[in-house]
Amino acid sequence: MDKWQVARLLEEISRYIELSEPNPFKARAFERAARAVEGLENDLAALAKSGELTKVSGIGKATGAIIEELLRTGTSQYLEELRAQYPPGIFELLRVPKFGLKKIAVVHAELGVGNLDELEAAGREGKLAKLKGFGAKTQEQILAGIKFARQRESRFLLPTGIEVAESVREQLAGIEGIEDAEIAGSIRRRLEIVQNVNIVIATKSIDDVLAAMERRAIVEGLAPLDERIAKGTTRGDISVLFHFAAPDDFGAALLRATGSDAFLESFNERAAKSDYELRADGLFHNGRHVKTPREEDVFAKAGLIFVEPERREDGSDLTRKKPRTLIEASDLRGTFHVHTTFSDGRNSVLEMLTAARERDFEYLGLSDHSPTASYAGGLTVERLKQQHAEIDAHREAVAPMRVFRGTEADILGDGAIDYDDKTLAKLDFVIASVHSRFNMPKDEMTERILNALDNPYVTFLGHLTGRLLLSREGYTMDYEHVFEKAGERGVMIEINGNPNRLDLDWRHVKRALALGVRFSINPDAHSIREYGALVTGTWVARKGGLSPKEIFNTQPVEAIAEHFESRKAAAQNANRR
DNA sequence: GCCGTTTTCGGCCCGACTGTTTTCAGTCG
Repeated sequence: MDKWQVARLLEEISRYIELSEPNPFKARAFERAARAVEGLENDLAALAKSGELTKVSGIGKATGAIIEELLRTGTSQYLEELRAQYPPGIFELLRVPKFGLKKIAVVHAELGVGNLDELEAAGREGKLAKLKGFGAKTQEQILAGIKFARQRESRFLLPTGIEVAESVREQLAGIEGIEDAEIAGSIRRRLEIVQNVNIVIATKSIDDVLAAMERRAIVEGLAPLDERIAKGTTRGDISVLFHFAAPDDFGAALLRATGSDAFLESFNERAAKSDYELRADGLFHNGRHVKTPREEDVFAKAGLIFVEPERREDGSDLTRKKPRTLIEASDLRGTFHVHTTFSDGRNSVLEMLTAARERDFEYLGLSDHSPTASYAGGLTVERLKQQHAEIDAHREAVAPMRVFRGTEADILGDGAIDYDDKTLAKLDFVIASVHSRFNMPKDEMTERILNALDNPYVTFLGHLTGRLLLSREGYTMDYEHVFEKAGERGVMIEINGNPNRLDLDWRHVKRALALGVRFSINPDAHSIREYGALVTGTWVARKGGLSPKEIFNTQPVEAIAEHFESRKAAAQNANRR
């Protein structure tokens, strides 16, 4: 059991305590212990063996003993006792928005509700409205929330989809008769939220392959839908569709299974002009079958330019004279928006820098939270100074990588930036982000963000809408005005690559670009692992049709430093006037 | 439950928002 698994179980204990104990601080203590375990630099097992667990801040006698027990036996007596007190589905209720552990405790104690179905039944019978602290509105909100949670049940984030699809594809590798297998569908198009996994299989013997897949139990409930498609499920409720094609039709099948419907419709409209037709059973010319072992063959035969899968949400790229040069993750020379343990990051300044250096970055910009984001440990001016000293002390160790000192400063309710100008002037860059008062009216929110963009120290606008995919809608604003102002003021809009955010939405890229906006692909990393968000961020940029030249952090370090310098000089001049 | 000390108890991150409330509790970020 590694430290991440231990942390998950400590979190589970914390949730049970919050259900059963009136003292909220006991639950928080277990939460803190989980964070402490995650943040350990040394091996957890070795630390436990040496008996020095309780020396870690946040781990005491009780939590220390539980961690040791978890490592030794894989579970904990205390956790098992807590689990026995509640139905197994109790925490699925957390998926209902604005329905937290306190309310869960009430419905469980008063009505014996232990899962979504029971909660829904209680709501329909009007029992929830009668509970103390509840009312008609709360009941209504809960019923709407259950619907919301159900809608999201069979949808999942892209990284989960990729992981599942890759794992299924790997299992297919050993099956005799499979000549090729590729992931298709919305996962191949890198859509941020996906509903199923599509895999295209090239084979001459569908029946034999199906039988082998059955024997190996690659998915559950494998059954043919028609002569070319079979369906199963994996990991509970993720549907997997297998599209079978003869090796000579693999290209056509891959194109069809990748979609989207709108793209395929447009493709066939254009192909028809030269008498080609893409059908479920392959590519045809004047009704005669054409061999297309590779996807590129289909485009070439039909006389159309190749369109990258990410750009196939509609047919617009088919009208282009030549293919786009889309950005690749390897084009990124460095990045910004990186947190450390100074605020709510899990890794220290040195760890984040070293990991960036190991990724061969030319530069890295650190940006912890500002004071108003107190829940995230935002930095006071004093703490910011300490961080600068620490950065300076490590510069040599990570050379030649260049380190830029920044902040992710809150955009306050009126659009002001959460540090005074004197402090901002000491920074290389400023990411301005909204972290509070999300449901302002549209006009007010637009005004707020426009005000922030007017601050000459602001370099980037962070996660444009604040959305959390599958859990929270972003705040609304007049995008047209915001993009226009950002373009005019030379403030870059961040493409936040955190897979839960992917914000800016790729659907907005085209318009923003037309209004003169430039972009930076940032990971919003709170740990070393989260540098991986640069890859997901790059997918967003590709879906938006961006090439390297439109992305700030494809530039060499000299250009970056010069940009920061000149903006700062302009800001100081503007202030003197 | 953990921490730290004004050393064995008292405080623990905090503000906005909402719905339930006549003064507060729960949720969320």
